[in-house]
Amino acid sequence: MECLSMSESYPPHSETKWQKAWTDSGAFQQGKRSGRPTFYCLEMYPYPSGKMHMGHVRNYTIGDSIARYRRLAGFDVLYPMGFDSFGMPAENAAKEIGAHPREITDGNIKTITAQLQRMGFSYDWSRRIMSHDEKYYRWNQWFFLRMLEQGLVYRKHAAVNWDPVEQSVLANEQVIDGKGWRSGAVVEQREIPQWFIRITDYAQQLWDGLDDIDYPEHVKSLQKDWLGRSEGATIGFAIEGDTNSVIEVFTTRPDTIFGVTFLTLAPEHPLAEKLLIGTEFEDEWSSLRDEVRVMSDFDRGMLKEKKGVATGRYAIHPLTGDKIPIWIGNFVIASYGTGAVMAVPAHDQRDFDFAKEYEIPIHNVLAEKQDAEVKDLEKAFEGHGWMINSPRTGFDGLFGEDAKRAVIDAIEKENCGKGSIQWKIRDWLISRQRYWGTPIPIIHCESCGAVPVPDDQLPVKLPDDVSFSVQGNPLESSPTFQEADCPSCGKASKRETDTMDTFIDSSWYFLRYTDALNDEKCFEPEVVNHWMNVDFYCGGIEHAQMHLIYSRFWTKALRDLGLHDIDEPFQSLLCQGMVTHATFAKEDGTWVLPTDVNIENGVASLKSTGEPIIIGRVEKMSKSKKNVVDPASIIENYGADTLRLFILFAAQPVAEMEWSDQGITSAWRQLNLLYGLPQSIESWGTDTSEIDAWLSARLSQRVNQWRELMECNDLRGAVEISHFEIQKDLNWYRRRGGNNRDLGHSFFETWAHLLSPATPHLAEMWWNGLGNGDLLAARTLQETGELSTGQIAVLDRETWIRNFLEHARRVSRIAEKHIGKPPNSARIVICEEWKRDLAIAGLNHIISGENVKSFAANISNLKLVEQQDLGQVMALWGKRMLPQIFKWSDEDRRILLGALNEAEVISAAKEFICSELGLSSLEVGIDEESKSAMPMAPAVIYS
RNA sequence: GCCGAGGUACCCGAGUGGUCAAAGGGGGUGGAUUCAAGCUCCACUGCGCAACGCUUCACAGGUUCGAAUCCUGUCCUCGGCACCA
Repeated sequence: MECLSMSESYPPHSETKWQKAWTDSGAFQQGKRSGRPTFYCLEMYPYPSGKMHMGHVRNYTIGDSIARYRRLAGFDVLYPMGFDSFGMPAENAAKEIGAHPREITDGNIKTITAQLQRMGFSYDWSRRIMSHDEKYYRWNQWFFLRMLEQGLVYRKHAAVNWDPVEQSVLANEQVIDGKGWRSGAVVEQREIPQWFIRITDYAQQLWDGLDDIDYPEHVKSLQKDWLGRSEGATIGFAIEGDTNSVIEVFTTRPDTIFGVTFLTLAPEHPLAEKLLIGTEFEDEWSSLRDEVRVMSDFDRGMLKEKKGVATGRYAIHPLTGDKIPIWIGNFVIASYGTGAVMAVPAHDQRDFDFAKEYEIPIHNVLAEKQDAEVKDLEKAFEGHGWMINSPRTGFDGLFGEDAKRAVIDAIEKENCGKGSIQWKIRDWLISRQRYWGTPIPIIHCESCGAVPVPDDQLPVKLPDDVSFSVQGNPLESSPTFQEADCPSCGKASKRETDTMDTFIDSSWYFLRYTDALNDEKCFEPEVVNHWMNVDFYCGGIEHAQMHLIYSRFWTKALRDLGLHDIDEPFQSLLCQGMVTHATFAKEDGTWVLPTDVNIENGVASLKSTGEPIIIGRVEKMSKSKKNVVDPASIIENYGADTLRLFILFAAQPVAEMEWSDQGITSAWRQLNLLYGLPQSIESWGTDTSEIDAWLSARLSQRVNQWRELMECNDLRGAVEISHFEIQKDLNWYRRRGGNNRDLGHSFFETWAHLLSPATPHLAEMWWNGLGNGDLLAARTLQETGELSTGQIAVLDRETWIRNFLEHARRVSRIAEKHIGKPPNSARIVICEEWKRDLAIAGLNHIISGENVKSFAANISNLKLVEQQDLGQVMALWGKRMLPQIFKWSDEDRRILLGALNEAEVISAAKEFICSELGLSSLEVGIDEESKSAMPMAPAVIYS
């Protein structure tokens, strides 16, 4: 039996004993348990850096509380953990220290696993996944081959984003502001053959799916930004003197078609060459093209100067037959839409500027206001308007969507275009010129081309005979890896040395977890269908675009390969907020760890030398700014449960959380207070009293409140109930004379369950200390059900007393000033019956849904008016009752409308009230002595 | 410029028409307990006051019997997108 004693403080080091007990009992392993609903709780698996940091701790504390709650609530919970262990940092470290990425990774995994276990997270470690395990990555290769068969994977010689620091290409999404997302290096454009996945085929599904999943609004908005859906029309313009070619343009504003005065092509547009070779404009065009070719899309976006080159050629307007000049523009992006734009200077500012610069006509075809006079434009009018100046009948006067529709109808009818949708998202470039990733299973044969590695030769393993001191891809340094025979013709060939983007690893690991030990298949369809989709997914907002889009895509792609039936991987997503901390710096600007700083009266100095320290902004904890707190030292000093309690109570899961040392000590204090509580019942007696019924009812009420909060992931609110409010309830019980040991025992047993999601070690210590031999973690908590009317009455009565005391105390403080000494006795005057009747009539009036204003008219018909002066009643209603009637809570209303007798309650609690107010005597009266007495608020006359 | 999230008391933070002078925590003040400190418990923590008043939830208006909450406008903070046709 655990030794619980009030004098002893919470023992952080015995937490490991319970961790071992959980592991030994297999409490967190799950399987198909018949009759239990499933719950899949998941956190984004981490990259195994050397140490667990506070961000991890927060993320997993949230997930663990949810998982533990669901187990308690009777679910079969899948809660696995693993490591996203492929990737650049290990390879870079290998280059630096001359080790192998595998050794570094395995070492890190060992360290961080021990730290995660020390936090008491309830993972089923038997399902652990590691991306760099060939048993895992072989399936990346297998999927790649299936997608290749489906035409979902293709190879293209393309200009791509090259990160000169990582020595590898990057996907579009991995280029932020023209820089590599990890290295921060300015990205260059290179032309190399690369592997792509056709994620664009799924753009519409990825867009539509957002309606069916429960993601935070800002994440949905981020994803929509990335997908970049534009609705409009693709329109073909014939070229004068060239019947074989058509210039296709995409526009979101078909309603401006009659305002087109020129076309602009991207410099790399295939037709540009055809139109310009051999013309006087050729040189100008080719230099513009060369200039633009080396720029990323981002740099093009940054172009200040809009440059154009005329072609001397004309296109034919499909609806009017007008001749319109064709230009080349440096701002047109070849890879978006069709790489050609119909330019409408009157209604697009960029075209307007261009037209002014090159003296191209501007045709105003949309009126800003209906029937307004049309003037020359000083700038483009880009809003929706009424069509005007249409050279064809049937268009003028149409507005907005109607106008667009009418134009699309016309071009469709005349076979020169159609309504269409364009996307900003591009195909996913997955080739990386790096070692520490999944080898792409392709063999390049001189005669057969790129040949897939046959399934029975999978996995293509990463070779060990590589050197990490070479420039470029270490895979190319392997003497054995590249040599392979062509699977098709048998000729000596070369293996592909690109590896896959590591986002592929994280795009399906959640599927693998469900059937993690399957050696035959990536997973059994029935098993995936049984568990998926993930009911609660928790991770950082930084993955809102890449990981969360790729995973959604991959899930749909595998579904279409017939591997499972799931449409969306994550039903509900929670992005936990950042953990922040003040930054500290020396005067020369070098960052200093918080633990090295002493703060007194807001002035900071370095502990070691006393030199002054500047307190900087509160920012996200980061190694580079050194504003970090190492979880390990907190666990060592205060235990995992203190850290968990602090994290859950300091802020809502989605909110930013500022680290505070005071917060930790305050959590520690509360934990210690709770720790000793069960022991205290040993000094209780066996008396039963009326307050016993209250404690039981209160606990049931608390359990219900707590469950409700846990159901909607309001962990902070739930912890407030389980770790603070119930303790105060217990105090009240004791204050009111409660002293029943048996009741206390069952009270603590139930309460222990509520403690367990947030502070599982403490909960087990309680459970054990109360004489139970089993593990709390393996138990479920039955639903309490709704409170009975009897229980509600008991609770209401006590609420009334508490409210009354609060009211009486307030009056007492003022009375004291008048009497000149603390009051010694009090007369409590309950309001007259008619006031109560009036209140009840008024309440019933508004409860029935009537407007409160109409009640005054009913007053003269009330029975109470027979005894009372109507004027007095009306005055009370207007002045005091009307404002008050809405201030009564549901509880108050119930009490008021119910059978509670105020005088009787006071009399029954007379002694208690006297001692609380420090009075020697108390009497209760119902008369007209005090006009101020109101229902629920008796007058208190002190003397 | 566009989109999204916000602005609540000394601090953190809950609160989306009346239960709000506004939960909870921290900090502060007073009291009880203690030889004492810590812990714990109780009370107070906008102003006024023998209750019924006044002022307050970024700012300014509006709707309503009633607004922290709804509407309009303004200011500010954070995040994302941005010559995407």
